[in-house]
Amino acid sequence: MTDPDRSQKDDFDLRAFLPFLLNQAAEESSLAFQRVYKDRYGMLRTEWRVLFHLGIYGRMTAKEIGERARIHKTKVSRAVQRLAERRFLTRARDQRDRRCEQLELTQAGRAAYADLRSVAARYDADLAARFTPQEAALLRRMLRQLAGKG
Amino acid sequence: MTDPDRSQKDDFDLRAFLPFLLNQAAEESSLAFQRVYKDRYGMLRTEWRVLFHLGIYGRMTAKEIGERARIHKTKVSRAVQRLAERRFLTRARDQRDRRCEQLELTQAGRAAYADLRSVAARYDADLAARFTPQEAALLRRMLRQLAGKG
DNA sequence: CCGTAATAGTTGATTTTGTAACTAACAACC
DNA sequence: GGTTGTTAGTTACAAAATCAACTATTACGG
Repeated sequence: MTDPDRSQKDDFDLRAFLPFLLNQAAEESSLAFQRVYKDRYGMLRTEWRVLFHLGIYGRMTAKEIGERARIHKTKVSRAVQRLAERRFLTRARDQRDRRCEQLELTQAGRAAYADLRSVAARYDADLAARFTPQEAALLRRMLRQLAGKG
Repeated sequence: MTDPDRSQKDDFDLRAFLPFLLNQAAEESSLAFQRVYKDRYGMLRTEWRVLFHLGIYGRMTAKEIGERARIHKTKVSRAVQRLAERRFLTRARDQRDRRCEQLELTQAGRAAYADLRSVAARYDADLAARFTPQEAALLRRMLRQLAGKG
């Protein structure tokens, strides 16, 4: 049983420490969405991100996805492999530069994206609804500021 | 090369999606602090959290730490093991309930905590300084709201 | 008390991640 | 046009997270 009134020996407030708080909020707020992409499509976190990048921006290379989403190239490589195995995307060697592959969603990939996208939009609206529109907008601005390579 | 003006095929804004944004902000804002506890004490994320809990609240059991920090018991168990090996904490079986162990920081553990605590405080102040005090306070409130089991 | 259920914590098997070394293709310089 | 350096992506191996099964102890119901 947790005792919320336990006397502290020290006054550092872990619950206010931003890296800790951000992690808790990120974890908690990802849970419900995670259940959807995991249970419904057997995807991992990196995989839905790759899927979304291709869904939003259209055809691009693994490198571009990695740069945009700040995902390490090995993670992108493995996510692309799994998505290709499950026929969510196709890989085509770029004839101008045969090191790269142009990735593109298949019909199934676009369908999965459309579905998850609508779930994500609803879910995001639910989260934002906990605040006033002004607060929610400020929250996003502050998070973007913290996320930016600073 | 990332082209920020790439035409979108779809207007979903991944960069505004809260779970994504929160994860990016959490990752980015943990990096610099991570380097300190990792390089200076060879600790992992779960380990500094356990250390901080014992430093702040004093002696407690693995279960209590898990509940407070929302860390799964296997993660706590392994973190405690490593911290005990490195002589940052001691484990003493509770005589009233011999299933539990009362964990307590050693001298070395308290020293490491004191050091990391001051780093954390400075680091947190730096992060908060990107905003006005009002904004920072609001940010913490909003994050706590998102982190809360709801 | 005795059997059953619950709890604290650990261990083992499997998955996922992270790091570094690797292959293949291109670029650029002399 | 061959050597050297760079880039895109993969693979191999080690570190870590996850999940389920396990041990030891306590709590409860009859």
